[in-house]
Amino acid sequence: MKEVRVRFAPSPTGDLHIGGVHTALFNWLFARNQNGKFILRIEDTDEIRSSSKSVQIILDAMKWLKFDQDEGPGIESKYSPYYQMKRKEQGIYQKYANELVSKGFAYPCYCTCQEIDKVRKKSQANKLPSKYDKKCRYLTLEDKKQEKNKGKKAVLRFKMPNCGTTVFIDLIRGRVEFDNSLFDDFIIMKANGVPTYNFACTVDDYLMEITHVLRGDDHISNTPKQIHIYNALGWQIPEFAHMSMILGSDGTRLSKRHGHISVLEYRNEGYLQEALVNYLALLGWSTEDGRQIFNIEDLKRSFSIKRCGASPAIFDIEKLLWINGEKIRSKNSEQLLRLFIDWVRYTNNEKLIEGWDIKLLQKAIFLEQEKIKLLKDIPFLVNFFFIENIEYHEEAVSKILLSSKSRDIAELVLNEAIMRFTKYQYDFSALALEEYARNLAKEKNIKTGDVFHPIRVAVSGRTHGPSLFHMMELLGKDKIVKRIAATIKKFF
RNA sequence: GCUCCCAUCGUCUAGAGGUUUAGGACACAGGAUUUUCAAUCCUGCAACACGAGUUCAAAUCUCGUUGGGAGCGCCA
Repeated sequence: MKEVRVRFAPSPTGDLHIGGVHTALFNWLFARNQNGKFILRIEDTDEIRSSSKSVQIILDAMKWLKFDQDEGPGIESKYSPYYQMKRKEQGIYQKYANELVSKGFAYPCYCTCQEIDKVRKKSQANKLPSKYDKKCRYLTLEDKKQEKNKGKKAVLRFKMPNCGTTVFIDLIRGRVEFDNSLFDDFIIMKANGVPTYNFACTVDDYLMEITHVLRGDDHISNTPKQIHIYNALGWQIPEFAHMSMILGSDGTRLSKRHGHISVLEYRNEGYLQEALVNYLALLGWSTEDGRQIFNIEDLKRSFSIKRCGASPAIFDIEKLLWINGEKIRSKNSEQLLRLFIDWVRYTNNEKLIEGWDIKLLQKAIFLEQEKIKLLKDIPFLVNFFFIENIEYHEEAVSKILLSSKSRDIAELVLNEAIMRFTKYQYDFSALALEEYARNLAKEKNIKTGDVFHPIRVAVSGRTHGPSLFHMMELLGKDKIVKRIAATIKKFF
């Protein structure tokens, strides 16, 4: 059995977003599942739009997502380099372009963009497929010389067959068939000597011995073109698998308003790498048992192309959020603290937690754990543990402390509480505190809730938060007494 | 305009001719639990796009229609 070799081949022309990550993920999972190689190749042949900044984004994203590469930028191997422009400098594409010309599979074309535009528009107007008229295909040697003498630079076009069909077996979709007469003689080398996508991609996939081309279904119609290049050069054709694409919530192409933002934005928001990966794995892939939550090792073990679906999926941020919460809840308190600190550093939010005691922070996060959906929720959820003068939420004051119904009871409870807390040496454990509160309720013949709620507001300023007594235990006697006293002073 | 791809609850999906009153998950609604918010558990809501055909039998196979997506660049 030949070793599986797959690649993720993004073009560095902007942010890497969900669709790209989805493609990368499936390739990576397939490689890991098959004990094969995962290769990263940068397709930077668009000189105008490519940027080193975008390359860095891709590299950073791959690192965050933990898609480890067996080969790629920065790794030397018999297949390197992994940037197409570097490969171009080595004359790799020119060599095969020359071969195609000499074998009669490609020819120079001197037509201008304007001429071709006209031809295309005309055929579209005549309800024909929009394509180039292949004028230069039939140029004589003499014609070519003349054009050259005019100083015109030629592009190289590939001769597609005029008749017959091109068929390939897609691992996800089965048999896909195209009528050859529909195809253009597409350009393989631009006038500036840079290869175009279909050509560079094919040459590199061959040279890098890619066994499976796993990509988005927007590439289906490129496949026959590439197949003809493989055939012309006498190369073995790899397996093709076209995955379904991810659409926005209204079923149209994913755009910014659908959350189609740089994958690193998800990191900023406080999504966990494993949550994003888990969620994306569920788009266009499933297991028989309908399992939803996977860790990375599970995914590597169970992934298969056979269980990939062909229909497009709509990106659902609600489900991602749920998975993120699931992942967060599955952490122990050290792991969660670590994750949060990493997020703080990554987002340059150190100021948010300045002066906070790290041990107390860990415990506070633990108390709020089940409420956390995003790492960025944490500061708000726990900040009242650290702030000297707590902020009273308006609703808490009006409903719990000062409403005509609750006012007297709240005042009584708080006065009682501070009196006893100050006077007696209470054990400030959650258990003892709860016992105290329940006794007070019984003694004064008031509902437990009427005791608990004012205390909660007095010590946290909020109507909701963690388990009251665990929260108080963590706060400690001094803070509790201080805060209750301050509350009485302020409102009664 | 031409070509290709796709079509099961609002969303992600299971489903390979009879095991299906179409299963699971998110979301939503209700309930239980609880000092609050969550979390958890239980219940409910909710789908085979349409029309022909093949067959004893179709969500499943075929064709057509409709809808959606993609491609048709000296972009990748």
